[in-house]
Amino acid sequence: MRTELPAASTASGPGVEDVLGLIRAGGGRITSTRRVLLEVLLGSDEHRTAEQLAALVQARLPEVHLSTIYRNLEELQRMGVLVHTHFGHGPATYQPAVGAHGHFVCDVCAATVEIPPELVASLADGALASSGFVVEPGHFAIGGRCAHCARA
Amino acid sequence: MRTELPAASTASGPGVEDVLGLIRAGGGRITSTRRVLLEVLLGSDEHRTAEQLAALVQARLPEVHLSTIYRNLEELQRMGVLVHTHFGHGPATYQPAVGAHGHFVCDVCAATVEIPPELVASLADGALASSGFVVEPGHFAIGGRCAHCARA
DNA sequence: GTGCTTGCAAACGTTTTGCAGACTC
DNA sequence: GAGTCTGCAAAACGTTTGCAAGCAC
Repeated sequence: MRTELPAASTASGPGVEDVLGLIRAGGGRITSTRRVLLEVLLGSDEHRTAEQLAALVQARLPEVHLSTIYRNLEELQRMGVLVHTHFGHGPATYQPAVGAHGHFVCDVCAATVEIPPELVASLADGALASSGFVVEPGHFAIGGRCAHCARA
Repeated sequence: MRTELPAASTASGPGVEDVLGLIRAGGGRITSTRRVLLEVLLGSDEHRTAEQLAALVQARLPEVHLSTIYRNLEELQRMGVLVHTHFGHGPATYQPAVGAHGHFVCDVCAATVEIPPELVASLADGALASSGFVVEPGHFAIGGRCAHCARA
């Protein structure tokens, strides 16, 4: 929104009230949509599409519109609370920024595998050394074939 | 289409006539659209969007429709002549399969950097060893910040 | 002539935008 | 009351599909 999350957040990430405080501090308003969206979003590390998030929020607030979800997701990403990832050709998925990690996604069966942190680290080190590029592996999944589909 | 490109193609990749021959061998017809599209596509290693390719073909065959381009691109990918890559949020880009490589793409300025082959290889080795995953790094670019934007 | 290929138009799924009214502060 | 946020509708975007006419073989 208008403020960034301080680096001093706890390792498990900010809570709902922390983020609401940030929103208020930045001149934003605390609405029930925002509170419920944050509860849904920060309550799990799962990747969810905007539509899934809308459904979860609508379970409690049926009037909430998908476009409102998109607008809030965008703000929360600007604040650094969330990140989104593209898996294959489907919709983007959203997750808390804390604990974000890289993924392999199978082009055949769409299975996802978390990339081991040491692999991410060596890729990031190599990228920095060779071209000065700072890798942020969370944003795009890396395609290929999972062990099962590669055998077939 | 209905046939796969033999592994014996030259290192610089098949020429227009080679691919047309394959199409014919698979029961397909040789149309002027296909010939021009292949000339445009195989004449350079650049990444081009379907729309750019359509414009290039239309310079010579003004009647060609974008959906025809998409249909032909799909067939050429099935034959293994082409691959497509997703950079950021925009449209997919297409390029000859020969010489395909991984890319870093800057989330800020959209610059792209070719990933050094040895980095790709070590990522692929690590993926295979840790999870049996066979990486195909061409399909998705890896996000981050280029050297210039990372400094800012 | 058979049947693959094309142009066109229309639909698709995801995401964005313009607007007037509703709400938070 | 000022200014932010929302629901709704509509558009934007890249891509896919159905169909009848057209073309390669």
